[in-house]
Amino acid sequence: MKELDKLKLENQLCFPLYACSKEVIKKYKPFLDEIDLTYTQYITMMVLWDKKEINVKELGNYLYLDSGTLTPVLKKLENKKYIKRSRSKKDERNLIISITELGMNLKNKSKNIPSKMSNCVNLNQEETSELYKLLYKMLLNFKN
Amino acid sequence: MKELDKLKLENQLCFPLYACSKEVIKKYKPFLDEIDLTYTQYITMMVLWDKKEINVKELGNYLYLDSGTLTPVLKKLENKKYIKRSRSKKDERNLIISITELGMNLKNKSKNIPSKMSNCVNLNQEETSELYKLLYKMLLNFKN
DNA sequence: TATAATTAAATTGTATGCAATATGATTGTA
DNA sequence: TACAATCATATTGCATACAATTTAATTATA
Repeated sequence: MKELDKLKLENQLCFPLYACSKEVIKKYKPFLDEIDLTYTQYITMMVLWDKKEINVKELGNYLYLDSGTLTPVLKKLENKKYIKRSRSKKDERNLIISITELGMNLKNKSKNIPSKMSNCVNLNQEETSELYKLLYKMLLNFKN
Repeated sequence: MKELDKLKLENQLCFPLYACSKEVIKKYKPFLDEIDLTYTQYITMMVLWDKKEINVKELGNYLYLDSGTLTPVLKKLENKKYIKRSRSKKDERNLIISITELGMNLKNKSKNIPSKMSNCVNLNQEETSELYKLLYKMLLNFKN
């Protein structure tokens, strides 16, 4: 490839990554609207459905988000009564996020979303798992 | 996989897509800072380095962005003198974006960015092209 | 033990991104 | 030709993202 062709949009790897990510999230919207969550709120709830209780820092490690993004998201989830926010007794710097019963109930209402989403993606089992593998190889490398 | 395991963060395809996209864009930042562009401004310039002149609607088709996002980005690029914005004489609804000489000069200053970026990605040639292929398969499907 | 360094969240400021709506221009059609 | 429908862009409102800074708590160390 010529040096300056490298600056063409269609020769970038990052661009389809960026565009695909946005388009997938847009596909989620109608499903997430039904349970009145945004995408960021949804992935936050996913961690909490699994962990039940976690502090903001750890949550940010899972989600690749910092407190600047999470603080307002968590306040909104608290307003919706899906989580509680309270300072750790052991170390007052830590804010403990814990899921409420209402928050746990939301998991049941969400259980069909993943399969609805995979129906929107035109990749077969094998392609999906290959894509997954490559994305995590890249992603985990960025952690270091 | 159990029904409810499908709601675990690590079983999602969209999540590594979302996280990876953000992390890659973060990796760009130091390189883009040198030429004082944001990522969105950079991909906009990429289209213009190639097309020289384009209207907002077409530009949005390439970038998967709408006028709500592009209008402010384009105003900023105009302030930096990299582009000109002018209404089409043939159809006054269309805003024609055209690159300036200063904008074209920026291409030269950017020519090393793609290779600097590929050094940040721990995928080999084959993996990169496989990832590229899968992402575009997904992405183009969303167009319909 | 004072206090310097570090840490976790919150805050601030800037830049997207998108849905919904508004505005103005053009096109289709009764 | 009026005027309804459509189209391209701009605007508004809301929700992220993230860098940089601030604040309050904890830890390390002179």
